[in-house]
Amino acid sequence: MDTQLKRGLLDVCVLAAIKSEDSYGYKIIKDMKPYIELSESTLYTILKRLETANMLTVRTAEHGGRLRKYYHITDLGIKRIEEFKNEWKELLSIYQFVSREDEANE
Amino acid sequence: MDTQLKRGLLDVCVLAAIKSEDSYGYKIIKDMKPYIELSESTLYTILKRLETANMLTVRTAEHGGRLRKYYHITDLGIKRIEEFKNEWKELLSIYQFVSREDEANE
DNA sequence: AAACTATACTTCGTGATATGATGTATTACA
DNA sequence: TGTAATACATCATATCACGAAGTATAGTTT
Repeated sequence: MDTQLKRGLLDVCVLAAIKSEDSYGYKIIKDMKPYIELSESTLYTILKRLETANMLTVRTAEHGGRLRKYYHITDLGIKRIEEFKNEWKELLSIYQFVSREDEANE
Repeated sequence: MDTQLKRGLLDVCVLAAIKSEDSYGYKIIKDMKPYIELSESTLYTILKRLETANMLTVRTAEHGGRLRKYYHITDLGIKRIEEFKNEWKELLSIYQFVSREDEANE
Protein backbone atom coordinates (compact mmCIF):
# COMPACT_ATOMS: atom_id res chain seq x y z
CA MET A 1 0.00 0.00 0.00
CA ASP A 2 1.06 3.54 -0.73
CA THR A 3 3.16 5.11 2.01
CA GLN A 4 1.16 8.31 2.16
CA LEU A 5 -2.13 6.51 2.44
CA LYS A 6 -0.82 4.64 5.45
CA ARG A 7 -0.29 7.79 7.44
CA GLY A 8 -3.00 8.33 9.96
CA LEU A 9 -3.86 4.64 9.77
CA LEU A 10 -0.76 3.13 11.32
CA ASP A 11 -1.19 4.69 14.76
CA VAL A 12 -4.73 3.44 15.05
CA CYS A 13 -3.81 0.01 13.72
CA VAL A 14 -1.09 -0.38 16.34
CA LEU A 15 -3.57 0.60 19.04
CA ALA A 16 -6.03 -1.93 17.66
CA ALA A 17 -3.31 -4.59 17.74
CA ILE A 18 -2.83 -4.20 21.48
CA LYS A 19 -6.46 -3.53 22.33
CA SER A 20 -7.65 -7.00 23.25
CA GLU A 21 -4.46 -7.98 25.06
CA ASP A 22 -1.03 -6.57 25.80
CA SER A 23 1.48 -7.27 23.07
CA TYR A 24 5.09 -6.60 22.09
CA GLY A 25 6.89 -5.30 19.02
CA TYR A 26 7.55 -8.41 17.05
CA LYS A 27 4.08 -9.80 17.63
CA ILE A 28 2.37 -6.54 16.70
CA ILE A 29 4.10 -6.56 13.33
CA LYS A 30 3.05 -10.14 12.71
CA ASP A 31 -0.55 -9.56 13.74
CA MET A 32 -0.85 -6.49 11.54
CA LYS A 33 0.85 -8.03 8.52
CA PRO A 34 -2.27 -9.43 6.84
CA TYR A 35 -3.85 -5.98 6.96
CA ILE A 36 -1.04 -3.46 6.78
CA GLU A 37 2.71 -3.94 6.69
CA LEU A 38 5.25 -1.86 8.54
CA SER A 39 8.94 -2.12 9.31
CA GLU A 40 10.47 -2.39 12.75
CA SER A 41 11.87 1.13 12.63
CA THR A 42 8.42 2.42 11.82
CA LEU A 43 6.73 0.46 14.58
CA TYR A 44 9.08 1.48 17.37
CA THR A 45 8.78 5.09 16.30
CA ILE A 46 5.01 4.80 16.52
CA LEU A 47 5.09 3.02 19.87
CA LYS A 48 7.22 5.78 21.32
CA ARG A 49 4.89 8.40 19.89
CA LEU A 50 1.82 6.70 21.33
CA GLU A 51 3.50 6.39 24.69
CA THR A 52 4.33 10.11 24.72
CA ALA A 53 0.70 10.78 23.84
CA ASN A 54 -0.39 8.63 26.79
CA MET A 55 -2.28 6.26 24.56
CA LEU A 56 -0.38 3.27 25.84
CA THR A 57 1.87 2.24 28.72
CA VAL A 58 4.98 0.08 28.62
CA ARG A 59 6.09 -2.66 30.92
CA THR A 60 9.27 -4.70 30.61
CA ALA A 61 9.03 -8.38 31.40
CA GLU A 62 11.33 -11.35 31.04
CA HIS A 63 10.42 -14.03 28.58
CA GLY A 64 12.66 -17.01 27.86
CA GLY A 65 15.65 -15.35 29.48
CA ARG A 66 15.19 -12.27 27.36
CA LEU A 67 13.54 -8.93 28.01
CA ARG A 68 10.40 -7.99 26.22
CA LYS A 69 8.51 -4.72 26.25
CA TYR A 70 4.80 -5.23 26.61
CA TYR A 71 2.50 -2.48 25.50
CA HIS A 72 -0.85 -1.84 27.16
CA ILE A 73 -3.55 0.41 25.75
CA THR A 74 -4.94 3.22 27.93
CA ASP A 75 -8.41 4.79 28.00
CA LEU A 76 -7.02 7.55 25.81
CA GLY A 77 -5.88 4.94 23.30
CA ILE A 78 -9.32 3.37 23.24
CA LYS A 79 -10.80 6.81 22.78
CA ARG A 80 -8.48 7.34 19.79
CA ILE A 81 -9.86 4.21 18.16
CA GLU A 82 -13.40 5.45 18.70
CA GLU A 83 -12.43 8.76 17.13
CA PHE A 84 -11.12 6.95 14.11
CA LYS A 85 -14.47 5.26 13.64
CA ASN A 86 -15.96 8.71 13.28
CA GLU A 87 -13.26 9.79 10.87
CA TRP A 88 -14.13 6.72 8.85
CA LYS A 89 -17.46 8.33 7.99
CA GLU A 90 -15.57 11.22 6.44
CA LEU A 91 -13.40 8.78 4.55
CA LEU A 92 -16.52 7.12 3.16
CA SER A 93 -17.78 10.47 1.96
CA ILE A 94 -14.43 11.20 0.31
CA TYR A 95 -14.49 7.82 -1.38
CA GLN A 96 -17.88 8.60 -2.82
CA PHE A 97 -16.61 11.92 -4.11
CA VAL A 98 -13.64 10.26 -5.78
CA SER A 99 -15.41 7.26 -7.21
CA ARG A 100 -18.60 8.90 -8.39
CA GLU A 101 -19.19 8.76 -12.08
CA ASP A 102 -19.91 11.95 -13.94
CA GLU A 103 -23.70 11.93 -14.01
CA ALA A 104 -23.88 14.42 -16.86
CA ASN A 105 -22.20 11.97 -19.21
CA GLU A 106 -24.45 8.98 -18.62
CA MET B 1 -9.94 15.91 9.40
CA ASP B 2 -6.58 14.79 10.68
CA THR B 3 -3.68 15.99 8.55
CA GLN B 4 -2.01 12.61 8.39
CA LEU B 5 -5.14 10.83 7.32
CA LYS B 6 -5.48 13.26 4.43
CA ARG B 7 -2.21 12.24 2.91
CA GLY B 8 -2.67 9.95 0.00
CA LEU B 9 -6.24 11.14 -0.34
CA LEU B 10 -5.66 14.71 -1.42
CA ASP B 11 -3.97 13.87 -4.73
CA VAL B 12 -6.80 11.61 -5.77
CA CYS B 13 -9.42 14.07 -4.61
CA VAL B 14 -7.90 16.84 -6.70
CA LEU B 15 -7.88 14.53 -9.72
CA ALA B 16 -11.52 13.67 -9.04
CA ALA B 17 -12.34 17.37 -8.87
CA ILE B 18 -11.09 17.97 -12.41
CA LYS B 19 -12.25 14.66 -13.85
CA SER B 20 -15.63 15.61 -15.28
CA GLU B 21 -14.49 19.01 -16.56
CA ASP B 22 -11.40 21.20 -16.52
CA SER B 23 -11.18 23.39 -13.46
CA TYR B 24 -8.94 25.94 -11.77
CA GLY B 25 -7.47 26.44 -8.33
CA TYR B 26 -10.09 28.45 -6.57
CA LYS B 27 -12.94 26.34 -7.89
CA ILE B 28 -11.23 23.07 -6.99
CA ILE B 29 -10.96 24.17 -3.36
CA LYS B 30 -14.63 25.13 -3.29
CA ASP B 31 -15.78 21.90 -4.91
CA MET B 32 -13.74 19.78 -2.55
CA LYS B 33 -14.70 21.71 0.57
CA PRO B 34 -17.78 19.65 1.52
CA TYR B 35 -15.67 16.51 1.43
CA ILE B 36 -12.15 17.51 2.36
CA GLU B 37 -10.64 20.89 3.09
CA LEU B 38 -7.25 22.11 1.94
CA SER B 39 -5.44 25.43 1.82
CA GLU B 40 -4.29 27.22 -1.28
CA SER B 41 -0.65 26.51 -0.60
CA THR B 42 -1.45 22.82 -0.32
CA LEU B 43 -3.48 22.76 -3.50
CA TYR B 44 -0.91 24.48 -5.68
CA THR B 45 1.77 22.17 -4.36
CA ILE B 46 -0.38 19.21 -5.29
CA LEU B 47 -1.26 20.58 -8.72
CA LYS B 48 2.42 21.05 -9.50
CA ARG B 49 3.18 17.54 -8.29
CA LEU B 50 0.40 16.04 -10.40
CA GLU B 51 1.61 17.99 -13.42
CA THR B 52 5.15 16.69 -12.97
CA ALA B 53 3.72 13.18 -12.70
CA ASN B 54 1.85 13.72 -15.99
CA MET B 55 -1.51 13.16 -14.36
CA LEU B 56 -2.81 16.50 -15.55
CA THR B 57 -2.01 19.23 -18.05
CA VAL B 58 -2.27 22.99 -17.59
CA ARG B 59 -3.62 25.63 -19.90
CA THR B 60 -3.74 29.34 -19.22
CA ALA B 61 -6.83 31.17 -20.34
CA GLU B 62 -8.20 34.66 -19.84
CA HIS B 63 -11.35 35.06 -17.84
CA GLY B 64 -12.83 38.43 -16.92
CA GLY B 65 -9.64 40.24 -17.85
CA ARG B 66 -7.63 37.98 -15.58
CA LEU B 67 -5.56 34.91 -16.26
CA ARG B 68 -6.67 31.59 -14.97
CA LYS B 69 -4.89 28.27 -15.06
CA TYR B 70 -7.15 25.46 -16.13
CA TYR B 71 -6.22 21.93 -15.22
CA HIS B 72 -7.10 18.96 -17.41
CA ILE B 73 -6.86 15.35 -16.28
CA THR B 74 -4.83 12.92 -18.42
CA ASP B 75 -5.27 9.19 -18.98
CA LEU B 76 -2.62 8.63 -16.33
CA GLY B 77 -4.65 10.72 -13.92
CA ILE B 78 -7.76 8.67 -14.61
CA LYS B 79 -5.72 5.54 -14.10
CA ARG B 80 -4.60 6.89 -10.73
CA ILE B 81 -8.22 7.23 -9.66
CA GLU B 82 -8.89 3.64 -10.71
CA GLU B 83 -5.89 2.53 -8.70
CA PHE B 84 -7.28 4.26 -5.66
CA LYS B 85 -10.49 2.30 -5.97
CA ASN B 86 -8.41 -0.84 -5.55
CA GLU B 87 -6.53 0.64 -2.62
CA TRP B 88 -9.93 1.31 -1.08
CA LYS B 89 -10.44 -2.41 -0.66
CA GLU B 90 -7.32 -2.53 1.48
CA LEU B 91 -8.60 0.40 3.47
CA LEU B 92 -11.83 -1.48 4.11
CA SER B 93 -9.89 -4.45 5.41
CA ILE B 94 -7.87 -2.17 7.69
CA TYR B 95 -11.04 -0.59 8.98
CA GLN B 96 -12.40 -3.99 9.89
CA PHE B 97 -9.18 -4.81 11.71
CA VAL B 98 -9.37 -1.59 13.70
CA SER B 99 -13.07 -1.63 14.48
CA ARG B 100 -13.55 -5.29 15.22
CA GLU B 101 -14.65 -6.06 18.72
CA ASP B 102 -12.68 -8.56 20.73
CA GLU B 103 -14.68 -11.72 20.09
CA ALA B 104 -13.25 -13.49 23.14
CA ASN B 105 -14.86 -10.95 25.44
CA GLU B 106 -18.40 -11.15 24.16
C1' DA C 1 31.32 -26.38 17.63
C1' DA C 2 30.18 -23.35 14.01
C1' DA C 3 26.97 -21.15 11.23
C1' DC C 4 22.64 -19.58 10.44
C1' DT C 5 17.95 -18.01 11.36
C1' DA C 6 14.44 -16.01 14.20
C1' DT C 7 13.44 -13.07 17.84
C1' DA C 8 13.69 -8.33 19.89
C1' DC C 9 14.72 -3.67 20.32
C1' DT C 10 17.32 0.88 19.01
C1' DT C 11 19.21 4.87 16.51
C1' DC C 12 20.09 7.79 12.57
C1' DG C 13 19.52 10.09 8.24
C1' DT C 14 16.50 10.93 4.39
C1' DG C 15 12.66 12.07 1.55
C1' DA C 16 7.83 13.15 1.00
C1' DT C 17 4.46 16.39 1.96
C1' DA C 18 0.59 19.32 4.31
C1' DT C 19 0.41 23.78 6.03
C1' DG C 20 0.79 28.62 7.79
C1' DA C 21 2.67 32.86 6.62
C1' DT C 22 3.42 36.02 3.37
C1' DG C 23 3.27 38.29 -1.03
C1' DT C 24 1.31 39.97 -5.56
C1' DA C 25 -2.48 41.48 -8.38
C1' DT C 26 -7.11 42.15 -10.20
C1' DT C 27 -12.27 42.44 -9.90
C1' DA C 28 -16.60 43.34 -7.52
C1' DC C 29 -19.10 45.68 -4.30
C1' DA C 30 -20.54 48.74 -0.51
C1' DT D 1 -12.34 54.80 -0.93
C1' DG D 2 -12.02 50.69 1.22
C1' DT D 3 -13.00 45.91 1.83
C1' DA D 4 -13.86 41.36 0.34
C1' DA D 5 -13.44 37.91 -3.08
C1' DT D 6 -10.83 35.92 -6.67
C1' DA D 7 -6.36 33.81 -8.23
C1' DC D 8 -1.83 32.24 -8.05
C1' DA D 9 3.01 31.69 -5.99
C1' DT D 10 6.93 30.88 -2.72
C1' DC D 11 9.21 29.66 1.52
C1' DA D 12 10.20 27.64 5.94
C1' DT D 13 8.67 24.26 9.08
C1' DA D 14 7.02 20.08 11.35
C1' DT D 15 5.49 15.46 10.96
C1' DC D 16 6.34 10.99 9.77
C1' DA D 17 7.36 6.31 7.21
C1' DC D 18 11.26 3.96 6.04
C1' DG D 19 15.78 1.82 4.88
C1' DA D 20 20.15 0.98 6.81
C1' DA D 21 22.80 -0.38 10.32
C1' DG D 22 23.67 -1.97 14.87
C1' DT D 23 23.28 -4.87 19.32
C1' DA D 24 22.06 -9.09 21.56
C1' DT D 25 20.06 -13.64 22.71
C1' DA D 26 17.68 -18.21 21.66
C1' DG D 27 16.92 -21.95 18.76
C1' DT D 28 18.12 -24.87 14.96
C1' DT D 29 20.86 -26.87 11.43
C1' DT D 30 25.17 -28.79 9.55
